[in-house]
Amino acid sequence: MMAGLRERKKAETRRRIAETALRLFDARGYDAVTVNEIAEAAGVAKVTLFSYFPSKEAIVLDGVGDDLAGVVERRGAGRTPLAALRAHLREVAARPPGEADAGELAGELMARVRVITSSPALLAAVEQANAAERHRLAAALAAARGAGGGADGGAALGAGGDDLVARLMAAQVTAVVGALQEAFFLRLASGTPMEEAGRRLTADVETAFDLLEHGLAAADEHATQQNGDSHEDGR
Amino acid sequence: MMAGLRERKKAETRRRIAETALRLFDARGYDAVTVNEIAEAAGVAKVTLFSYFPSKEAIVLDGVGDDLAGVVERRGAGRTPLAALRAHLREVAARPPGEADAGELAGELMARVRVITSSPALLAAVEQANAAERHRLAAALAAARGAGGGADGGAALGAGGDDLVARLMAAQVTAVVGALQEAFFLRLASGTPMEEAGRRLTADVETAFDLLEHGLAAADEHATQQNGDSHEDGR
DNA sequence: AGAAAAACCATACCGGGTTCGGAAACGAAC
DNA sequence: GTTCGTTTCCGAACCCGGTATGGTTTTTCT
Repeated sequence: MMAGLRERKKAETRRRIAETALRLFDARGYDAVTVNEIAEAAGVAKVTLFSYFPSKEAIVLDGVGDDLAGVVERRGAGRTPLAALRAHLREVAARPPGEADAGELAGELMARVRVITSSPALLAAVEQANAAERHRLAAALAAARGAGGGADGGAALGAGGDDLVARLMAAQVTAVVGALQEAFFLRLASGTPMEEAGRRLTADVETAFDLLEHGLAAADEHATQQNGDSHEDGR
Repeated sequence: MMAGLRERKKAETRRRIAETALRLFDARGYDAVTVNEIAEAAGVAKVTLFSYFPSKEAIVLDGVGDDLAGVVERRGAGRTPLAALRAHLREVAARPPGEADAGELAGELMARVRVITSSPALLAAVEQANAAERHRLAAALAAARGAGGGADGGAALGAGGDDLVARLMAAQVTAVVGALQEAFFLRLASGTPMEEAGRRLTADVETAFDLLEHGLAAADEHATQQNGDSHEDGR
């Protein structure tokens, strides 16, 4: 494989920066730590730090997120996008966390969760990443729908907008994935042990996709009002 | 009414800042205009500008967004949250734009749309606002569900998570509203006349809520694969 | 060994946003 | 109309994240 001293050093420096930053963030809060401090503590110059990570946020969020668009594009023949996504999410939920990026320790992951959940700026950044993923997913879904079975009944919906349906599907799917992430993180941050949280996540995936596939109507109608009981739906 | 000179001046200054900024952004692009320039052109100091608007983005995005959580909270008796939201969105779509904030000219609104859609930073900020709205909506939905008809069949879903279902509903609804906004803006920005865009939006609302209520399964199954035609769903 | 390439760094700079102490404008009272 | 408290405004300095510049060290190839 020929490791190559250069690349080894690079990898090590990158790791050192991320680790140092995480430690500082966890100890003193994300906003209270400046990039200068991180750079100094990690033994590099600020400009070098920014050659490894494009922004302060990226130091923490490196590798967070999921390639949903890729899942749709690489799905097996005869498989619907939604089914492929569901299967993928099942896998992700089932996979014991900690092996995300080769040698990630459980403690490090917990620290990351702690730091992220306690910083509005980082939560916003996660939101941003989700939005970006959503756009990619919308494109992938539009392609899948376009190259699909052909001009069948579904065209009644799809023909109208630019590709509104693809966008709506993408929006709902990424929203759901985001909510799952959020729920998982919040549980972890509030003390739920990892194993328990993982089990809950697995169940949540099913709940979420059932809701996605079969609609909100069922979940909605039992919450008509605090006193009224007659439910005339407004359609 | 008692105008009061002081408040009149304040309102006028605020308006002047916003107008000046919008004009500059539209002419030269959001990123190419500094807040110093805006302040100078508007005849105020930078610090004063930031006393009127909390950030550069807020100058453009002032008043953008919709109080979805309030709609749920203020819905009439015997009305399901989803129905209330649908009705509200129908109203918004039907209302001729331009009367959003008392004296907004149609040209100004178009300029705003142009500026927002052509700036990644502003689109990101819109995303952020949507996220904030989503959290409020989730809380409102959770309250509605909690105080709802009581312990019926739906508890099978709701009892498990913290309030996962409320979060999922909120996520999907705001995602859909965001997608509608986005589609509307993009059409406007790409030259579609206002009236036409409004009509399309009205139709889109129905499409979107049908999808929300009845699920993605119907829209999904006709896009099985680019070559395969047998569609066995993977559930 | 020596040269090309790549990584690193110090420094200065930019723009968004805040802090601070004082000056000016307003409103009300006399 | 003068006084006086309050609100608004402002200039200047500052902080922080991020970028541009140009030179120095380190690694790799020959």
